Amino acid sequence: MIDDEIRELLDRISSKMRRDYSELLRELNLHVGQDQLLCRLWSEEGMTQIQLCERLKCEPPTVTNMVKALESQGFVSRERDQADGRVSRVYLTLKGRELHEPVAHIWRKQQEKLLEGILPEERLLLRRLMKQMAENLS
Amino acid sequence: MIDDEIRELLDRISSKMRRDYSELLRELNLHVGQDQLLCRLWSEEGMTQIQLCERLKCEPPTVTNMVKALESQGFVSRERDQADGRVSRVYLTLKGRELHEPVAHIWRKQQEKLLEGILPEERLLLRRLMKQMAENLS
DNA sequence: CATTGTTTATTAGCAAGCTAATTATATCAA
DNA sequence: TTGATATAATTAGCTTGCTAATAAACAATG
Repeated sequence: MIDDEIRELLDRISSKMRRDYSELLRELNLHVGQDQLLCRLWSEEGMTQIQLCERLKCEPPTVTNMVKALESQGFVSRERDQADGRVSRVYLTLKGRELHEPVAHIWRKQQEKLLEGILPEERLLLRRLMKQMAENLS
Repeated sequence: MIDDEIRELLDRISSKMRRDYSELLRELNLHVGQDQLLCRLWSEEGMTQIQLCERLKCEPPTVTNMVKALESQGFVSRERDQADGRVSRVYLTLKGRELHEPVAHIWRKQQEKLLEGILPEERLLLRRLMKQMAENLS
């Protein structure tokens, strides 16, 4: 019964979070998920699409489509690798780099909202339990 | 930093859960999310699509599409309401009713996996914190 | 009773994410 | 060097989920 509720709550929280992000990101001309891809590039440019797949834990076609969309918006650019003609590397444009701050702001705002009224000790415990759950699934 | 991790963990857990469900439900010829719609009908048949929207917290076109898909698979049927010609009510077929047990089994299995190694007291606390988060977002 | 507004559902069209199938390049082995 | 195999990316086609626009039935108001 409790377990059932936890599963349902997880579902409710994550889908609401997704909706909220979707709405907030729209003002930056981003779709939900694209912020995650950009985030990887902010910490390491020139990643191959396969590397992005691994980091984002999604399938190659998803990355192909997202990169294509981000490229047409002028946030990233693609270049064929010199050494290996199969791989294409993804780079940020200036416009893409400039999104870092506004996106980080959205993240912070949403995090604060999510964790309101939860004490620091509770947050530590919550993180531990969620780490456990994440491990259980992988 | 902790808050950031919690947000990331939430994302990781929910997307992994979704993928796992997707895979498990495929064996029943269901897509992820369709189990949720069926679940509402298992507890109350003949719901209107607007009611389903409210329960599932999604938009009308989403329900239209899901019901259409479930109908073409023979899991539900639709009937125009006698009193109000605008509303269409959704009913389970025998085939749809028979899915209850196998789907419930998938849920139980996945819940157990998710919460492995987490003590009963911890589960109680986890539920409380997640309830808080769910409220914070709504 | 006709007009105006509201509610229910649908259609069109988009992106995320998937699987399956395909293309193109590399690599390895005979 | 050729032939088989592996890897990177793409395309096609699907469902979920969304928004915007539309259709259809009902309600209310003059």
